[in-house]
Amino acid sequence: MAERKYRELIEQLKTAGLRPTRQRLALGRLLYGENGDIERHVTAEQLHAEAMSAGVRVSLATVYNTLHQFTEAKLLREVVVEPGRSYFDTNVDDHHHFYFEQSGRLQDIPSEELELKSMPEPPTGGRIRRVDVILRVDEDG
Amino acid sequence: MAERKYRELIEQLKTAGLRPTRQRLALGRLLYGENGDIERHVTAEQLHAEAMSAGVRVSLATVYNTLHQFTEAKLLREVVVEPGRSYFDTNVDDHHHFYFEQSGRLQDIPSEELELKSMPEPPTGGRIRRVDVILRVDEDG
DNA sequence: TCAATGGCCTAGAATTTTTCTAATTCCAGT
DNA sequence: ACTGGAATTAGAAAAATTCTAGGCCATTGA
Repeated sequence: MAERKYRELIEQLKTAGLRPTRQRLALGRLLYGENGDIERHVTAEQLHAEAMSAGVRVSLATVYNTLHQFTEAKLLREVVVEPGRSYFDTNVDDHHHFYFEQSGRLQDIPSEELELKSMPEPPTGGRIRRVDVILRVDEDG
Repeated sequence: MAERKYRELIEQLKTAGLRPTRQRLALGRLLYGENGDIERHVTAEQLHAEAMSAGVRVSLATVYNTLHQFTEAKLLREVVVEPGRSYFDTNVDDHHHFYFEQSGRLQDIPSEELELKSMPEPPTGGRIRRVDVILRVDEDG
């Protein structure tokens, strides 16, 4: 990971009130590092496995905690596609997703490519915090 | 539940290749019965509790199995709102949802009230099996 | 600089949600 | 009714997620 990105991550953590601990930096590096430009959709399990093979000793629980803290801090976005399968997306800009049911793969749809004609008002008067659109794609059958 | 609806349920089960067993009929009655017109969004846990207080002896596992079979048979639709929280919706027509994060409540949005401007093609060439839109509403904060 | 303090962080344990599979039940065809 | 065999049920196991006690690490004051 570029030195600049690394410093950036530390700053983002601090801003979010999260100490830049060894574990968080290691996971952050795995998430955004090396090829930090490409969109990533990882499960907690996958990231934990990555950490293991990278020689980073963290428990799965810490991976979950960290992913949720990152999500809270708007460094990640959580996408729930199926019961018992949620992904964390390194792309936090407004966008949507294709979900390929057979392979379990997720792919971003830029917000320009999928817009809503109109947005209904919440009946109870709250405000809409987020719009999640998932296009479920059947690749074979 | 009206006698007509009951017979209808039996027919739907048979058509789906599901035997009209005591448990399935009981759960079907709980889902569609009495006030079978109003939209319902139940979790497996909730339905199990209902069955219990109605004196129907089924295990939670059977409730899960039955809900998934009903979903497979297009008698229900599953909506995943959070990791570890999925609802089964008695409304199987095209429509979308408001999700109220504080209360955990789900509410239907008729498809006329929320339409997409355009539908992007799946890059891998499969076909879009379903479009899920969830508007996440924050009621207070 | 060093020790004490207190809040934050970690990960084992527990919980919750979901699925699997052996045993049972049920139905169709005698 | 009885039997064969597939379908169904639910206890047990697995998978996913969360909780919390204990440990660690900054910060402060000496």
